[in-house]
Amino acid sequence: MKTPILESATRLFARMGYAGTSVQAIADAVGIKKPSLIYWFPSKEALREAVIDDLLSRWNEVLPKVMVAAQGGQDRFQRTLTEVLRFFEEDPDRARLLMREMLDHPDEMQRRLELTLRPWLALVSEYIRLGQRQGRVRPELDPEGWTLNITVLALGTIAAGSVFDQVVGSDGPADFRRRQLDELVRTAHSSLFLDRPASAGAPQESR
Amino acid sequence: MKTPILESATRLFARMGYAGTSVQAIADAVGIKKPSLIYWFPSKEALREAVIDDLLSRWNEVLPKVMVAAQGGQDRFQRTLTEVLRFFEEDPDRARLLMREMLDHPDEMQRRLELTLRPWLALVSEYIRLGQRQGRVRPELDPEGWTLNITVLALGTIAAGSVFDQVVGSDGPADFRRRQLDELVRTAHSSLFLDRPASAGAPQESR
DNA sequence: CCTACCGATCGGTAGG
DNA sequence: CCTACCGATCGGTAGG
Repeated sequence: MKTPILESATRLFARMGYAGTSVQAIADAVGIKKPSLIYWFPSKEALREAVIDDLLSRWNEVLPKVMVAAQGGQDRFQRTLTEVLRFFEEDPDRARLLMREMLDHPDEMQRRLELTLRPWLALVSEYIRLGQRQGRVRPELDPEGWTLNITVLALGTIAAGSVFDQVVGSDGPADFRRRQLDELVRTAHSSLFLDRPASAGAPQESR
Repeated sequence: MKTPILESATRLFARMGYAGTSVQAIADAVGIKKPSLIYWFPSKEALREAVIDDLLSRWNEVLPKVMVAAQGGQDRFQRTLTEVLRFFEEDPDRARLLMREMLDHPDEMQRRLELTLRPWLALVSEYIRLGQRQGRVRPELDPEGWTLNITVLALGTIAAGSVFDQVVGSDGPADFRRRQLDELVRTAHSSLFLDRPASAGAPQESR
């Protein structure tokens, strides 16, 4: 979030939604008057576009990191997933905002995600297909389907926040989100790789 | 959706959001005047509550079906997941509405989901633990975490609709959502069960 | 970046 | 279920 206006707008749009946030509310959060805000951003709609431009450009900053993570062979999976999770955990408002934009403007988001996600998805899928040729990744897996599913799962889990914290019984009243995210990593791992031939006692990789 | 009012309100709240839907817009969709709508539902807020009451009560109608599906041993997994997917696919607005409510009113939804989901989650988790004792389900899997993750994934994928359709490259311009949902089932299956000992050639179960 | 202001729409009421 | 109406708030402009 570069400017204070963009910062407040992002936070409010993510938490209250675009229609649920008035220009007045953003101005109040920033500490200026409404017409002053309209001076910097000519309309509420322009502010919305700036907010999601900012969000998607930050996703694009993550891409290079993932590319770098493409060096080592085996932990490429771990590093990529970690990067995606970090992106949303670093600021859960990103997940909320993306989810809201997909709901509010599906057609626009379809266009924007095509540009933003396609190169990344193609790269990750290529690695997965390589793993399939090497016999390490499950052959029946759909690389694009799997990758987007894990991404949607990360997005949804983090956007949902603590809504599920009380759904589990008496055993774990504490931070259930951590459990969900740990299980996400385990699910991603075990649904991606073929189990090892049976040499060791099927231990799990370190996280 | 019993009444026409509830039907239109559900549709509009799901697609435009609560704040993005005016009472006037709902009245127009129904074909009555605004004060007439306020006669049946004393406030917009009352209408929202009725809409999500209706949605969650329909989820509760699914519960018995899942209980019944608890007869056969092996395909219990398949039937339960199919039921959850059917619930959202039958009317994608359910997924959108739930997602929006989790974003708009996280505290209220936390309370409501505790009541609605807890018995269902406890039952499914119990079956999973049984499978773990029988050595069919992966021992390191977190039953509650896994179940909620798969549910969130179904919710998110269906709420997202066709936003990802253009993200895949040239190969499949057609219905990518189907691929995503098929891969969801495969991911759920392979992350839940231990792979078979190695007798057959690791075929996949029929769907 | 501000004060002053505008037409349109908001959720909701009065009264029948 | 309607007509008529209300105060409050909406996004945005004029003019400095």
